[in-house]
Amino acid sequence: MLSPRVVRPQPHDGAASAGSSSSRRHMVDRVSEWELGLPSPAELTPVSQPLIPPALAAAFGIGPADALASPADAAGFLHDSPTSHLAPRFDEYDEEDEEEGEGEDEEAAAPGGRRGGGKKARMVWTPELHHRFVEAVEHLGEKGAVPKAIVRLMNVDGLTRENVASHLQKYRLYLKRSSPGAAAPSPPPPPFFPRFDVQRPHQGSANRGGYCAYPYVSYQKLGCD
DNA sequence: TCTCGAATAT
DNA sequence: TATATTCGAG
Repeated sequence: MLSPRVVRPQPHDGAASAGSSSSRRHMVDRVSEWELGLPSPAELTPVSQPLIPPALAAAFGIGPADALASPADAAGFLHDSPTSHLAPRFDEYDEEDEEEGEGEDEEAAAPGGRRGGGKKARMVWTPELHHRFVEAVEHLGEKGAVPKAIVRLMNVDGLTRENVASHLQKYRLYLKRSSPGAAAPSPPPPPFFPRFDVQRPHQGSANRGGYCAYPYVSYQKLGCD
């Protein structure tokens, strides 16, 4: 599933299939460029795995604090691997849920993100993951960007069609609000991730093939500007 | 039967 | 507000 296979766009009548041969070549170049950023199977982090970043764990005194040798290392957790930024995270179980007495709190999230027989663990769309999502949407085009295709193109372990469908719904609403054709002049919509700046990678960047996506306070310090 | 997308729930 | 779930339609 997670082999770095070449995912070609589906032949559909959308924008992606239209255009001249040069634009098609351009698109292929873009796809190739995009594919370079895809994780290898070994690099993917299953969503079933606890994903508290070392820096966060250290900050809250969880786990081995000596995992971080320096502030730079602390920041480095975000791009330790090209795909560490891609793994969906799940919020901690709500206390409210525990009150139901199903004894699920000791169960790890199942590979699909579903806790034993209960509700799905809540997935967190990190800016990096969202960025990957947006790229998939843009790549697939307006008509091709359906949950199933997006999931396949994103190629993120554990990410479900339902996850993507839900996120896509929100994303479309966001686009709708921010479209220039929107009725009546209105203040610009807030960024999709108000608390984060997400930057595309650039040549020579320290982060290997991934995206610089940090809480906006810190990313500039990390040379990702 | 599967998938989509909007509506609704949490 | 973000994400999950439901539900009707294609």
